[in-house]
Amino acid sequence: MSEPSPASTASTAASRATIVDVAKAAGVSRQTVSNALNRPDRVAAPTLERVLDAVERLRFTPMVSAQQLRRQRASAAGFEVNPSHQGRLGHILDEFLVELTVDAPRHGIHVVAFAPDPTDVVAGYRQTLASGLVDGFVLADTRHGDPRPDWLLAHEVPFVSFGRVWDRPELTRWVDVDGRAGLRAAVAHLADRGYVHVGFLGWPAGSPVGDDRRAGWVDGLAAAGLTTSPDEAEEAVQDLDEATGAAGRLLDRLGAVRRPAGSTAVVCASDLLALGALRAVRALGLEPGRDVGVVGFDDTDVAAAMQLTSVHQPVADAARAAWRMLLAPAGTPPVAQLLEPTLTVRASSTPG
Amino acid sequence: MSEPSPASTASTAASRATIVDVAKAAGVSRQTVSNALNRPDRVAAPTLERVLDAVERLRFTPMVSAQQLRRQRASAAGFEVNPSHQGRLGHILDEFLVELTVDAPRHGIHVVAFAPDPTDVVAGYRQTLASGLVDGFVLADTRHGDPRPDWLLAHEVPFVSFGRVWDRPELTRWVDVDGRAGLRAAVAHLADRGYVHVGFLGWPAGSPVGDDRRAGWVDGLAAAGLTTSPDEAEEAVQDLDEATGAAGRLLDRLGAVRRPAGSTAVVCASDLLALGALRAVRALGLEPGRDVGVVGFDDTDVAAAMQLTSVHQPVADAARAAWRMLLAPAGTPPVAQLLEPTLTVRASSTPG
DNA sequence: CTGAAAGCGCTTACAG
DNA sequence: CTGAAAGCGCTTACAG
Repeated sequence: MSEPSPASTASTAASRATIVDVAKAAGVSRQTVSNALNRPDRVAAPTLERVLDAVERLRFTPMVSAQQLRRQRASAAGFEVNPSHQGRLGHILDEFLVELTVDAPRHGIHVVAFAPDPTDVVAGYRQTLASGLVDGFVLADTRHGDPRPDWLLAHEVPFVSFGRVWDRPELTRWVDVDGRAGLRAAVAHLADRGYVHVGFLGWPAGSPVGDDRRAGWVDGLAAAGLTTSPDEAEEAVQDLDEATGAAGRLLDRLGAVRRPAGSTAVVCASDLLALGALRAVRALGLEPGRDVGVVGFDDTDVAAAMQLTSVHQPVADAARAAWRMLLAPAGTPPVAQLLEPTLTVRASSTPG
Repeated sequence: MSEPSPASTASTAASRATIVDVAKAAGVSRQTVSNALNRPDRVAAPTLERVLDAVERLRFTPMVSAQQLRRQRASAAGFEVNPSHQGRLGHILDEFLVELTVDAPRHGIHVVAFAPDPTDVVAGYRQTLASGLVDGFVLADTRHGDPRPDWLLAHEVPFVSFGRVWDRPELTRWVDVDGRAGLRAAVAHLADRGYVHVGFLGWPAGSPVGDDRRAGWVDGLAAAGLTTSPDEAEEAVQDLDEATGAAGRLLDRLGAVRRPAGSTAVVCASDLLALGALRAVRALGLEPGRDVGVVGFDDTDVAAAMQLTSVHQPVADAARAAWRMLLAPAGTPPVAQLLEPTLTVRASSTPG
């Protein structure tokens, strides 16, 4: 990072082979080396072998900046990381970035992380793009009324979103996890385990993600033939005390204390809500799982630590799908993909 | 990412100003533009103003790849992200990457994320460096016997580590959080709150981080003048059930059930261990905080969710220190910095 | 199938 | 204080 010392310059210079060095070593011109690497079909087999041999011997690695300059392409995607780790999404997105990074080399691209400008939502995107550091973006955490998709669309910047672009689902490429299917599976699992009264603890109506998950619960009740009324739901914001209170009311309405052990359960829109449910269960002198089933969403560290059964997002699959969509040939119409979550089963849904 | 469509190429080309465009607009040569931007002191004031004005008007942003190529410097640091999020460090490192990214623009640099090659620990470093994508690295999670510091040292690659380089502390630049001071503060806080019997729940001896934290507990006992014996400790690996068992034994030895409420406490080397302690406390029919104080380490989501007092690492400070060290002029001798953690106080250390 | 030429967008000594 | 020249390391039409 700092100016290299003379000694280190020398050693670096000595160890770095350029395409010209390879050309000399192989006895060809430098564009034949380039062809051998980028269009091997245009090079005669014996020549190819000689070149590749020299590449190997000299440990030649093309300088990315030179390629970028010449190709007028960064072969990189930007990913905005957000310092405010509030609630639900934080760690999922960290994990998503990791999986994106893991899968990038397969496509000959790399990931540039950048932070948002607090005063201008699109500034980081504009800047990163204008400097030629990236030629596209992977978006995440798209909110309702998010200005980023519109800006990117207007400037014809390639991007893909992890999480539905609720405002413009048909104009953009996105991959999302099917929360509705996740809740459906959670209810099916609970019914399978013998719980018959399955309530729902969600967020206040109006958030697309939350409403979607609630719909999954309703689906699940119907599919499992449970008699629970689709009104047996309570709401709380993403706060432990609120969640605990709401869960208490829900358990009351479900009649958890007077029903047989292992017949009542609560599915939740998040692990934090589920944590509130666990507390409310214990506050009634009951044991999660044995007496009352509880299922969360996101399979966070908290879920693992608390032995909480939770809906798990296939983050690595989402990352792979994101690359595929972003790298699709130009002119490909926008596509969307909904991924099926899985259920990580733990003690909180084990009756008896 | 994909080949831009003709339309988008046109619009992009139209919107991207180069240094030559700026030069024309300002009526100077292109190297005067460059000087105005990079060495403003060498440019006459009126010229400077004219140039800067044109830069503004044309929204000129230098193309990073051209600068990199010409300067033979990437002005970027690599950061290895790890898909295996096992245990303690995972989220702290995610957060660290974010803070690194937030602070990077201030130094005119950017962060390139890369994933490890499962078969070769240094391959990712070698590759990222050889391609000229970065000219240095920020290391994290350095293990005992870690080959990376040696490799980087041998190749004279600038790097800084978040977390002590235990094998070569004197040869490298690192910033770390003083876990020993954190535990000391935790004990002081508990003593201040009136807890007088303060045991320790840690990892099996031999891990440098764990031993360091234990030493902090011993320090704290002495400093607070507590009569707890420095033998009142138990060990468990990073596993909830084990931790719960060990915590139970520790509470037993401390005589938690027969002592007055609010006189016994347990400080732990991690939040997971502390979670085990919370469970063990409840298993005895006692209430964390009111009856038995519990303090964890790392201030994870789990701590927040469980109302667990926990030692908090100043991650943003660590990131800033890392940049400062990495960007120090060449020839600067290796430096190290130990950051003071803080305590996030919650209900688990509130007696009465 | 191979190579001579041009050029991507910058910066850096170096003359003037 | 400013500008003409050279060049960083590649790739891409284009001749031969």
